Amino acid sequence: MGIADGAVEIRARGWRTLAALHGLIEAELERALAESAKLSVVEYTVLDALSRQDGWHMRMQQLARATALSASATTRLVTRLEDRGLLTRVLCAEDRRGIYTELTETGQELYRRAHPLHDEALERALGQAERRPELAPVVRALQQEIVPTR
Amino acid sequence: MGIADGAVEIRARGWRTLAALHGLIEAELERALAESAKLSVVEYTVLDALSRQDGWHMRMQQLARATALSASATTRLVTRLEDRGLLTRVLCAEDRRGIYTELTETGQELYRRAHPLHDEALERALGQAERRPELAPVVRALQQEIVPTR
DNA sequence: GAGCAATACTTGCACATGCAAGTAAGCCGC
DNA sequence: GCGGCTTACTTGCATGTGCAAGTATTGCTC
Repeated sequence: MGIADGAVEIRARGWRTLAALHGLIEAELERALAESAKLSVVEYTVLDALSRQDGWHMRMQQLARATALSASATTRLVTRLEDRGLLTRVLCAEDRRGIYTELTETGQELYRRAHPLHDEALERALGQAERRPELAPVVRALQQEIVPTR
Repeated sequence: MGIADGAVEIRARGWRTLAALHGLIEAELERALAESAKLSVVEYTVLDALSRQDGWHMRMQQLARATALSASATTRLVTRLEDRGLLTRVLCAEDRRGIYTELTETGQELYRRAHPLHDEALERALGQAERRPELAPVVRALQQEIVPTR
């Protein structure tokens, strides 16, 4: 087994590998972020996306894409973070249907605190994954990945 | 950007890529399986795992690992599938705490029907992903992946 | 073989999510 | 500038999930 399988089998196995790796990393991040900052992975993703955004604001829809969440889940996610004082909703002047979200000072501070812990957890998770023979090749591919320079 | 970033940035970007790819594939499979077989991705994963198992039975805990779900979610997942007549619970004789699950005839039939549709959807999703430059390298790595032969 | 910790599943409860329907604002043709 | 279609967000509702506590069974120690 492992040689003569058709492309279909290879793809299916690849997908199972991907799902396993994703699950492993997410679980580790979830644990680390919950403990250190009372954040879930999606919540961290929001802070991260906002902080990597020029001017630190982003529309709901962009946020929905960045988190791979539905529009309704995004609404409630933003509401949760707003209630905790980590970000604010700002109406956009140009298109009054749209709503920008911006990190507050508190949000930026929490992000700065959570960021290194997130990265450590990610490194740990990838380390664990590399020790599993089925996962190792994908982990290496991920780390080598070069972003197209233009 | 893309060259001089530290290992930390590379890992973080790799993780975002992985998450995006995972989300894309899962969404496509979810759509296809719901339409064709009224199955969610996890539900399909159960049928798939059971059908690839010798003797077609598996303990709850193995199932929990295969689906990356908690024990309680697994209980309810199995209950749902049992209620639909796709599998049955069988007490194990050796260890009476354990419970085996087995595909019923109906379950096997549904799996045979869903299997090719799942694989087509997966191929479609990977095709889409390959057309996105950020995702393409990982997709290729997945498909090339060779399982250790021993 | 009695007691007790560990393991395998189940159940109560709180909560995050998606879908579909609702509201509000832009856009377009006439 | 008035209908009508589209887009951006929000809300009601049903459902799947995790955590913690509960039950049953095993295995270990004395």
